Amino acid sequence: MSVHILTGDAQIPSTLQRIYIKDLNHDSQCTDKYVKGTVIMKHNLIALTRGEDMLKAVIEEHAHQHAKLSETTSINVFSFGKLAKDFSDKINQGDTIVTTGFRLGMSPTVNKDKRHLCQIELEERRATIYVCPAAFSGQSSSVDSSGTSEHSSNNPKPKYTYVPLNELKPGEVANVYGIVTFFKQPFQTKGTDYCLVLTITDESGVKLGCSIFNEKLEALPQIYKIGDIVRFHRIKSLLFNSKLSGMTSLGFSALTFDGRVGTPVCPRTSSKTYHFGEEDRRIVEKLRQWAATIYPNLEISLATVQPKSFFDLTCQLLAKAEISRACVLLKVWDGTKCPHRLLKILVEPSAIEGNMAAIQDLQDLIVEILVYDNHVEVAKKLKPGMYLRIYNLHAKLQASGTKEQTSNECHLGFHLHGGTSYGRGIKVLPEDSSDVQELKKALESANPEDTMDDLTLLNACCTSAIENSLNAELSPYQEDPLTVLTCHHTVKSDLLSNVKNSTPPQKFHIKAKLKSYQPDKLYQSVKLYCPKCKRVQEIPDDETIGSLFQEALNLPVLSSDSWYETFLWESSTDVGRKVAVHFVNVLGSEEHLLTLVQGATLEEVCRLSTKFESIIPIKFSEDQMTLLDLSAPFLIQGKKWSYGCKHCSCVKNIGLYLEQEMVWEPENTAEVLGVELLQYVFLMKFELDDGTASLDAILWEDAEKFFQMLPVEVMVNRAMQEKMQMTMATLCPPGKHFDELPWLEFCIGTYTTDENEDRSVYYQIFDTMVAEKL
DNA sequence: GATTAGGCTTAG
Repeated sequence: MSVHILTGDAQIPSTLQRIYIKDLNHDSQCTDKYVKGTVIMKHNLIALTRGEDMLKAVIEEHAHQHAKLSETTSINVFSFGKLAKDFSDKINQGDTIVTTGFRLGMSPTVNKDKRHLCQIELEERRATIYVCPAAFSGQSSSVDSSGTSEHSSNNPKPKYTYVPLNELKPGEVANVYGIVTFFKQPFQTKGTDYCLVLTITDESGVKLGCSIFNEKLEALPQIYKIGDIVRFHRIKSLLFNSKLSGMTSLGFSALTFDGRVGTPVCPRTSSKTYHFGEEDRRIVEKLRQWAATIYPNLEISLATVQPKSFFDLTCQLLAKAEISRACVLLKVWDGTKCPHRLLKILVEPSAIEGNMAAIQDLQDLIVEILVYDNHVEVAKKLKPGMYLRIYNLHAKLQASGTKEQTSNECHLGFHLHGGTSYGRGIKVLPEDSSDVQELKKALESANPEDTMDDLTLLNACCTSAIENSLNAELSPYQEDPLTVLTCHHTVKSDLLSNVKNSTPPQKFHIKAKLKSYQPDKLYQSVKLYCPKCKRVQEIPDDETIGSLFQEALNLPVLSSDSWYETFLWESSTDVGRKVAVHFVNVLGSEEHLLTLVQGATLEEVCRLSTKFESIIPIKFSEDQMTLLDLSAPFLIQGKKWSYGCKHCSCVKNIGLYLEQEMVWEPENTAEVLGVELLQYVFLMKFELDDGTASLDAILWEDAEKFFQMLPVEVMVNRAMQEKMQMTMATLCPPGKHFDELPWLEFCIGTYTTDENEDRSVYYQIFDTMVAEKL
């Protein structure tokens, strides 16, 4: 057998049991046992007279809690043949070794060296040595004796080092933290990717211009504003125009944080898994403190905007209108009142898309923004209700052309000019961002309540007796709602009959009962979704996956290569079947370790997945390393299994890409394998009824928000499954008559799709979430 | 499989 270099004893085959050095005696049954100890002495390789090499070493066991002082914990170890040579080459004093397949002999030197009565003899044919080098164990001359699996978790080691921006060297790849001092909205390059251009700085004062590339727009770092903090892993420094600049390198990943002191330290990232510990939190807080001194809060609102200035505005879109091919009008508010005389743009009411009631209601608080040229495309996709940040908005004093506003009087107009200089652009902010949370508070407190009452009265006059009776029934729930609307509209709820008679696309608030929902087995509501081809599919069941592993069992198990360490063993269930485990990046830190498994059943892979963090099931086909059929997970991380799209993936000769040292996150692993990663999503159908009509609405794009859970969590976490079950049982109690069902509030959108020729209308639930108390 | 970009106000 041979010497294997490991990064932790989690990699020792689970079939082996530890035997402590004190318990060894010449009668010891040593099959399936291993001894673990630290090399405290290593002699030179010597050639025996029969031409074989031999090496003597001494290993010592770290005293464990039950050991008595008198017990011998060090023992002589003799290795022979090629193993002796390997021991000499690969193992150093201070390394921790685990050895199995050994033989015990009586030690002839026990009286002299006072070590163990026995000695361990390792022969090439039978013995295997696993080495955890001192550099990994973090221990030079002692090793834990706590069993086989807690080793690494008990010894957290720094995962990453961060280089100050003034210490970056051209050509090197490094990890950095920085504060964003400039950024442009991401754009499509002339190449294959999207690009985010930004500049960061840190306490060293050095500024680094960075170009971040990714073929997926949504995978680029999410920067909301100047002052945001970024953490970049594996950014490459390059000289450009004799200045250092940063660029994405292989395995690049990013986290982004709000840069303001006091806001939650909550990373934004497209990575599903990332490491973020106390040390990171400390760095972010420190950078925030520093940034606060050099970049004081310069947030400008409509109340504080200076004429003839450029500024960034966080606001909510209430309505929009296309003025021309190169110009769109946006009506927005931020809850503050602009003290200046404002320019009014005359638009045909029929051309306005948005909530007309809200526009009427809030007119003093609304400003109009003209958006030009390249921004028109973005503006057209915006929907009233969205929260926006508009960058480099120009507050311009100008003479008005309308009759009411005489030309000798100047009015303030807001323009988003064409081009992207100074980061000019529009970004839709997600609801959970702290900027939007703050904006919502401002909007709520600014919403004039008397106007609300007027609006309610106005609506009430027009509503039918049915709705009045609904409201009477609703009252107990209004104080204690089971669902909460997260959008900001001031309109009263509409009836489902009106919703059904409306022309799509539109958004409505409704109050209705959940009569039934599908699928009734809740775990089936988690599906796999391909963001590329938009297909939704069921998660393959264990039987299907099991049979794919079974098929691959018949293939020959191979083989060694220089970039991984192979461990072969015979299956305990099928005599003669070999299972191969190839460890990649054993010399790197634990998160870079990748385990390739070949010739194992699903059950065996599941067992391995309790020991090894990232497993890729592989097979060898036509001498190339490749994945199993893509109905099987391509990456197994504990209970979290990642799947690829059969239609959109183009699996490469994967052996060429797996040896790189990277953190094996589903996203970047999929990328190097040529796999189009499927996302876990919720998809449900709710049958809603308010007495005036009934309709089926899907819960899809906003489903995570609705449940405040991630689909992948529901897949792997029993508590989450129970929580979801309870939520549904509260919203739609089983066995109840319609009259007994609770009233619920929903925001639903109506739409048609281009695919269906009959233009039938679909309903989808948006901006609604279950109340926190559920 | 490399390449993409590499900031620095519209002119309505």
